[in-house]
Amino acid sequence: MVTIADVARHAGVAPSTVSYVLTGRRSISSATKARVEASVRALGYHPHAGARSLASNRANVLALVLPVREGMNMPVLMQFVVAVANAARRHEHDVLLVTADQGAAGLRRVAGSAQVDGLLVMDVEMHDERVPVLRELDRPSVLIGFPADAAGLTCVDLDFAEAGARCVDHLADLGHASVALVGAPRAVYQRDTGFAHRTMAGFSAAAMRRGVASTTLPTEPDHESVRVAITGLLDRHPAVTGLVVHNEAALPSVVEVLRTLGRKVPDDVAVVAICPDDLAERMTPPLTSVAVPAEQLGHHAVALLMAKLDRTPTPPLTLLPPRLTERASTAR
DNA sequence: GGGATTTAAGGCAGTGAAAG
DNA sequence: CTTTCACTGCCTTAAATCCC
Repeated sequence: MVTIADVARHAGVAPSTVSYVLTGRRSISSATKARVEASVRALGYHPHAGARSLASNRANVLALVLPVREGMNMPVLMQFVVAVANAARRHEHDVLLVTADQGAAGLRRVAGSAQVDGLLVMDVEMHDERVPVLRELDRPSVLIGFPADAAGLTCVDLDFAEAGARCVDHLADLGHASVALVGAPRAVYQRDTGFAHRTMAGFSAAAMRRGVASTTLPTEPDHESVRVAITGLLDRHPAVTGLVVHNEAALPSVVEVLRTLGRKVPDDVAVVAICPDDLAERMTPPLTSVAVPAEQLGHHAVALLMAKLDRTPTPPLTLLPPRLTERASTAR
């Protein structure tokens, strides 16, 4: 294995000089720097990660804590994972994906063993058992999502309450007087997951405010469940002419079921989705949607965590404002 | 004097030898 | 057999030194 000593010998300098060239923490003459860099390339040197973290007390690894649970939509989660990994890489960090460990034990393990410098935590519940642990840990953390009590934490999220409200406002503006929220699977609400809870609250409050009749139904994503749910909904509430769908996996089935029921979109039923833009654009017809900006959220979360690692003060809660894009599913 | 470079210490976990 | 202790690994960093 090529070590920093080999590079130093090859370049005719001290090991510490190589280190300073590599980290850029001290000024090095351009001639020396060029020689060292040439030696690094010539020998194919890569710093030994273990030794580096031993000496610097930095692992250059971030934990992405993402318990994979019932009712989660993998394609959307992957957008977050990719965004986080790419952003971390731009800050010279790698990502340790923590999925298997349930709750607090997993946090303690990766933080306590100095495997990671900081933690990004996803799928945050309103009363999340991991939150008190995060406050205790000696490693900084950023939550994508936020619990009921976010005191002392750094959180970033889409403003899902406002997202739910924007959907209702859009439908109300178009003259719809009765709307329904086709929500996440029941298990997601039972866990009291923050984003699902807030979307529903924002949806209901806006409907009340606008004097629009509203109903909500948690929905399992498989086609048959969607068929039963939508059919039942339109039977019980024949006046419903607007659907807000906050369930990416169910989205194709919702559109398909409406078609088989002979309900034209948007003429008979208007549909607004809360989902990533690419998904809304791919549907037939393309759906009006409030974007779930996975890329942006992931980047933002990493930037906040980097700031905390540098001991730069960070805002406790960053809520991205929802952006609604009109497409064919709600045309006037 | 001041920028460039080197020296030396030390970070943590594990290993093997010596001492008990 | 258990305990102790020096030492290794690879790197970073504060302090010391070099040299124009």
